[in-house]
Amino acid sequence: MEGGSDENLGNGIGGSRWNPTKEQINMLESLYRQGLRTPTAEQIQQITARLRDFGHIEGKNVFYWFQNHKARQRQKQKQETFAFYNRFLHATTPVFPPYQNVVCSPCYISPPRNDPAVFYQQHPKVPLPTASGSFKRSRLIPQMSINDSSKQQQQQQPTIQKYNNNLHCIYTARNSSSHHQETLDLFPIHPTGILESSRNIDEAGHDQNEIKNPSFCAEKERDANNDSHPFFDFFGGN
Amino acid sequence: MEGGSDENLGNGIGGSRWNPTKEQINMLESLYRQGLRTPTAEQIQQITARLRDFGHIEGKNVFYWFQNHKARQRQKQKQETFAFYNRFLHATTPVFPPYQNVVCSPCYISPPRNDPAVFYQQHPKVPLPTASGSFKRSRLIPQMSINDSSKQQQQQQPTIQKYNNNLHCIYTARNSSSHHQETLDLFPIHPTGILESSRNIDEAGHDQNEIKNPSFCAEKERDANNDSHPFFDFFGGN
DNA sequence: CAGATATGAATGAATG
DNA sequence: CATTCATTCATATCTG
Repeated sequence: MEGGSDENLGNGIGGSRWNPTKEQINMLESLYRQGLRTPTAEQIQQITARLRDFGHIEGKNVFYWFQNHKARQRQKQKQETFAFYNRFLHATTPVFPPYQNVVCSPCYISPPRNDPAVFYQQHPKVPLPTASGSFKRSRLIPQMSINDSSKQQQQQQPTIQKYNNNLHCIYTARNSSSHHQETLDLFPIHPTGILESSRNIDEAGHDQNEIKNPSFCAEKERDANNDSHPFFDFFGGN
Repeated sequence: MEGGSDENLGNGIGGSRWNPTKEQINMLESLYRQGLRTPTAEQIQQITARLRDFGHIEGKNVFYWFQNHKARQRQKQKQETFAFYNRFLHATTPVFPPYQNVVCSPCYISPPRNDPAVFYQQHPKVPLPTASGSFKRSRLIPQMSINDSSKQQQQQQPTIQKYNNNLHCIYTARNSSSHHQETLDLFPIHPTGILESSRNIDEAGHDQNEIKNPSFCAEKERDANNDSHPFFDFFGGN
């Protein structure tokens, strides 16, 4: 897939873009599966620090990773939803809504809102009616009005500073990492099976036996928090 | 060029990539010639549905096709332009920019006043004037610490801020108006009205002086500084 | 078959 | 957060 190169830049020169290592990807995905979507600045820092053990990485990489991953995940999901409706409208085949096809998540099935894995998740129930008008999205997705949770979490209301505490935990065992196991434990990870990769982005070794992310059909999981998409999908083919 | 075979994969096995049929290519190119560059989700849907009659195809294929085609067209053009200027600088031959078969290649930076292909065209990002102070993105850019008056120095402009594009519009519309509607509309996809002018971002103009640094730039860390953290293991599960 | 080229696919990085 | 662009990887096809 995108690999090929085995070396992450690491060198300031050239300025090639970040090339995540497998471990980094794994950890990031793990966090994502646990519900983390839009890490705060602090979280980004922590994650970055943690991932740095596996190769050069900067905060912005983590930031972008989450942004992209989330967006693309959503696109996939939308696509399926859309495809579903398409079928529903066109064909007469009674199919079920696509949003239940939790293929690969080892053990996360997008549990209810109060899932343990939501530590990182920004689902603060805090009031904070900062429902400030959000941007205007003229193009796609005219909806989006429910998820104001995105903003509040950033504010880090002192009342919910529990999120800040995390910081400690992460920094705590920072230099004792020897195994991945340990590493993962630092994070909210808690899964029984170590995230053993839902994706094999190795270099050169194109293991064809795996999905390889045929693109937008690898893993799907509901956002669990918002995302009530209207269905306007991007890849509405299928 | 690969136009040789006309077999579409059809076989999900092996995970072969989509191999467009001639008809599909023709139609796609036609649409492209008509000015379509970045189809919206809806358009992708329609196109996909339409092209499916000629072989297996998914929305993402259409999406990628346009992405790639546009990019490569642009790249090609850039080269030509470059070559042109090279000649211009070296030789004294008064030649005009290479105007190849690319019917419409409105640069995406300068607004094509009346480009022929504007039906689908997504216009370039016009340098919108700062209309009025609008809301700032409070979301991103998690201010690292409001009450922390010690480490404010980290903000060093992120080395990102890369601006690669500006070479394109060099020769923007030297022939504008010479348009010709191609008459190739294989199938109408809202030929006229759809042009997503949705891109009217005229109101969102926040002062360009604003920091572009996406949050993550908070490369600093105040680690154990704050102390006083009670330390709850939010990560370790409830 | 090797090398070159064309192009599908994926994803990091921005931008607004 | 949606959208777009640049790059790179992977593979198909062509060519000699």
